[in-house]
Amino acid sequence: MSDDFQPQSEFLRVLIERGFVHQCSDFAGLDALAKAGGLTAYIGFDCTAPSLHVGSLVQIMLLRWLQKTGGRPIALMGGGTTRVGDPSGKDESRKLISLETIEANKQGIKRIFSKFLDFGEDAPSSCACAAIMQDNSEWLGALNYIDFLREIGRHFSVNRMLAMDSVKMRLERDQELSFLEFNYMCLQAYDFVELHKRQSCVLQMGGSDQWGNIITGLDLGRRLGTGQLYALTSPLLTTASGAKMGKTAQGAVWLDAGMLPVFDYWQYWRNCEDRDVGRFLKLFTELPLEDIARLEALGGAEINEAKKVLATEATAMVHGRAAASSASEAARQTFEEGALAEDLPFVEIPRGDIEAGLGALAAFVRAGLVASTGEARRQVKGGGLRINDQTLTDERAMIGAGDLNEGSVKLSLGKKRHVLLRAV
RNA sequence: GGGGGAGUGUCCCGAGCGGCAAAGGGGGCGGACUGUAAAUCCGCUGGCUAAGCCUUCGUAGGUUCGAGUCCUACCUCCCCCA
Repeated sequence: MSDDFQPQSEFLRVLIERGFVHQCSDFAGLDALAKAGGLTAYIGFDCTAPSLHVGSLVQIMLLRWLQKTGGRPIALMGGGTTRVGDPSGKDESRKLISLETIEANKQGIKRIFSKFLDFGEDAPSSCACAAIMQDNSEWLGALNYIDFLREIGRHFSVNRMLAMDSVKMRLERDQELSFLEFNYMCLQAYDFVELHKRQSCVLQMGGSDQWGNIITGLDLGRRLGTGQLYALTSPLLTTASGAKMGKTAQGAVWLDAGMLPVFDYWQYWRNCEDRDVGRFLKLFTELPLEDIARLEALGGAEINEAKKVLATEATAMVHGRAAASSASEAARQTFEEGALAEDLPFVEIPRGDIEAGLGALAAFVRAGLVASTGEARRQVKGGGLRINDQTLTDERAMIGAGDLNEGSVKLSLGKKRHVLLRAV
């Protein structure tokens, strides 16, 4: 996508080297701006969930690199646009989300950003490129319909909108596209112009599925006289075997420790496919490229060392170095020594319940490892459950005080999923 | 507005003579093999106080000993005509 373009700016150089770039409206122009310094760019995040997950990590890292290379990142909360719903890349409309939910989600998402970007709250002096958080409900919420149509709407060509991939896909497949959703790109385009006006923002970044929406913003800007605006998109990430990033059977890989234990987050990266290690190290850690090249070159079982580095570095980014180290250590004890690690995910259970004798099947349900006792029974048949590393063979087995090991019982499902039942 | 078709195991797709907890895929989970990888092979993939019981086939009724299967109404979606 970047062909043989040789960036002069650190910003574009880093992005291209690390594999963040899919498309850009004008490499040379953007490069010059970035080189001059003080480049302001934004990425919008919809408030559709109470936290962000790994799927948004590329975008978050884009903003982080922007800041590290001297630019000013804006994280735009889609408090307003989430009320509409982006049809891009989706084959059916999303349900409307209530205002309260959007607001709650927004708060959760803000917390994530504070870990990746410096908003200049601690050191007001460093404010030249302090990150900014904006919420488009601020301006979208106040829009008057007719004014909007007259001032903004007249610049949009329905002919062109119909030709956009996101719209075309729905039309071709005969899938409903409501007028509400059809407006999404107009609002997003307007956001760009508004951020240019308010913050002198000249670049919008996003996933490759956002290209159409972003370009629409560029066009609108030209018509409204913002001066040249720029678009840059990142590749849509999938794992080497084609699965979407950030989704596992247990659910999304959340960036919030309350929604996904740090240990599990670490494990997510540890378990990536061999072929993905190098790519992920470049995107999701800040290790120097030379180090990554070395790790990537490891062959056979040695690649596991690279995966551990990936897991620890990626985890440290979100949850902090200390938490990453203890997750790493817990994994080492669990997988390499078969020992009981204190830092495994745990579920608290009244001591009395254990002393009174707890059905083994029920215990696995309480630990959240299986959904029902029926599933637990099936797992027993398949030899998938273990208590303190002893395979469970009797459905009627009980867990008692004697199974407590430093106050905990270790329950395992398969080789990888472990939960401590902690007596309290 | 008129005519035709479709909604199945709450992950998805998809069979289904009136006896059905319901074929088959995909996905997922577990096991074996490995390196906590990929590929491959095997098993499982409604709930429960479990050889029994309970709840599932768009919704609500009806026929029947018995309904996913037949009848009626309604809802939703798609196609053709206007």
